[in-house]
Amino acid sequence: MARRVTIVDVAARAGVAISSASSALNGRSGVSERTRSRVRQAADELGYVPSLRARSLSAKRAFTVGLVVQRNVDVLESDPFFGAFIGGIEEVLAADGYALVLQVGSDERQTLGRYRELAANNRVDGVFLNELQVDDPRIALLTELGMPAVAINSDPALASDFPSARQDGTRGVRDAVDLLVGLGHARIAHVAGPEQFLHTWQRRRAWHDAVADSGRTPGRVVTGDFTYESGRRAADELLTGPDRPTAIVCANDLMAVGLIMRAEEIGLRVPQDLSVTGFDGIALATYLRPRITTVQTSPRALARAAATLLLRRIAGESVEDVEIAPAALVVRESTAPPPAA
Amino acid sequence: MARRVTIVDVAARAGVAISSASSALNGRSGVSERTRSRVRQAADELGYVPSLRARSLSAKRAFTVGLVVQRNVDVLESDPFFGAFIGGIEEVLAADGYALVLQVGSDERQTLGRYRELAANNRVDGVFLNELQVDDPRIALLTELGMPAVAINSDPALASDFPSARQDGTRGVRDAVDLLVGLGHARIAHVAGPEQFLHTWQRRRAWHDAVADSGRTPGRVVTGDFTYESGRRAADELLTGPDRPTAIVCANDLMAVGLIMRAEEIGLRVPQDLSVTGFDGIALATYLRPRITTVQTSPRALARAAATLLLRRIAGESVEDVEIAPAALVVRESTAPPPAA
DNA sequence: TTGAAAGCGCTACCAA
DNA sequence: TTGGTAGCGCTTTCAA
Repeated sequence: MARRVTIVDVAARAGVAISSASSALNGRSGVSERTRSRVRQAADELGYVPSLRARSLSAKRAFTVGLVVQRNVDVLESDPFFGAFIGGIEEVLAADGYALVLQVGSDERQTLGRYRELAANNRVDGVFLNELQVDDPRIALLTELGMPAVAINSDPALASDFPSARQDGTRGVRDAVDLLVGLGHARIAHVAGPEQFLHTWQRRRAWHDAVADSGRTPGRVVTGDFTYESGRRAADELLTGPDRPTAIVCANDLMAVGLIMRAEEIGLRVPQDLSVTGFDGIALATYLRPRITTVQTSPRALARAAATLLLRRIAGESVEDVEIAPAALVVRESTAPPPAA
Repeated sequence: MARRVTIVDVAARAGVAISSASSALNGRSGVSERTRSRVRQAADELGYVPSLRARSLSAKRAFTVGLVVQRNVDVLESDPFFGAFIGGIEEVLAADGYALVLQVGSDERQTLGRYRELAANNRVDGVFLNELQVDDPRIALLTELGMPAVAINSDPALASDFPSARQDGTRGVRDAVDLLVGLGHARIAHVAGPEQFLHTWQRRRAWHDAVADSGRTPGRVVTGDFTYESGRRAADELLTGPDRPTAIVCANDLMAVGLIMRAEEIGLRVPQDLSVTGFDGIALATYLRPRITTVQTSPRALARAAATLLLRRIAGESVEDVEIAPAALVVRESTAPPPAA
């Protein structure tokens, strides 16, 4: 096996000092154009590839960032956000020679442990703060660890020193409510996500305020957990009692699907007897009939923005929050005027 | 910021040489029990965490493995295999202090490039060879690069030096066919995956042979691409002509879903007019009505087996292929006797 | 069994 | 602008 080509070889071939070769290769200033080009050429000729390990050790950077997904492993399967989000991150990282380390924690304790490990090992130069929670313990931890991080969809109100990439979803939710109100609905309920998540409250508040602003009284709120099954349960809770809502705004598509399926089993037709809206814009929402009216988010673009932010932050630049185009309402077939009373 | 605790500090505190400390910490032989315990204690007291970077540089290992997913980024979203598989890998890696680097390639050229980079940078100690193709170019590449790898569901017939973790799916497909034959179906078609994939042929052959073994003539084969949309297209192709099949075995669940949806639009009821089976066992297959009869795979367990194999392989052990329990047929509501002729 | 020292390949500082 | 060199923190010979 041929010996690895090192920067020593390159410097020797170019007839310059190692330090000059290093500076030249890394595009640092203080190197004459002539030296730079000679070094470049020597590197090319030798097929030089810098050793990431040595660079890491000496530059004290890992050239890697981390994403820790906290999710019961079984539930990961049905999370469509995941794939698109990772694809977006990768697009940005790859261009900069960075790589993504992906970790999975099944509960909070484990997740925090993973962050600690990443930091202790210096395995990554920064991490994404995804799925923010109310009083998220990771914020204190990452601050304590001094780990650069970029939040995803953090709330502006959230006091944290971490920059954030955001996509507003509240406007889409408001549009959904306005659509329903415009169609004549008066009893509009909400199926929310778990109370611990920031986005649960963002969506819930948007629904609440929009209904209130229309002069109607916000309907019942049922708390689900973003799964299909919890959508079904929400249907049972909301649709079997008196004063049944004529429209339901769900905090994500998967619950909307579950809710619709269950509603139809109960004997309600969507959208004739009941209008339903979702949130996310997953492909599944277009597979079923009726296709679901939803708020279309852009996980990939959001991930791209977040990754860009993180790399800048790691490079030491001071960065501002970034906001991509808001998630827009996509009107499909799960919404219609309420049944004549 | 406190200076990092290094092995030098530990050695000093324990009153031994650095090399002894290293040997002691790494459980190597040739260290007296007394020295070992003193070093351990010193390390504990100081809260010593070895530097992954320095270890990497000197030990020439990255303590990281790679998974390159080749998929159009947009399609990644709806791949449920992905999440479960990664969860399984993570479970095993985490226990050994290894981490997973995840990369995404949108086409073959890019994917091969990612493998090359991983190797050139020594970013990983090994990789997973997922979604094997016929004459997969990655095999030659990884061999050339000398990169340890473990294949997922490779074909025994595939000549490759890489060990493989496998879950047999052919038995499940045969069981599906047998089920249909037992119900009285005579015209059983198949919706296959893209011809480039090994598992496409594994499933296709299983379907073909099972039908033939039953004394029936294998029906038509339509090639899809594992997407929902291609399932719909397959329905159009198979169900609109003469000699319509009464049962269709699909190479994955998503196509089965698309096919069923389209079939119902065309006016065929499933399972009364048409029986359909899937493959994978994704959650979605249980959301819809009828719930889909399918072959239930175990991506998480398969990933665990593959990761275990890879770590062993990296450690230099010679490893044999591993086969986990075969994917079993789960009979649900999308299969019934054919309509009376 | 223990210890000294030579790398691993690169960056960064400082002197020339 | 260039070059020499001291680390980065660990593993691994090789003597003692």
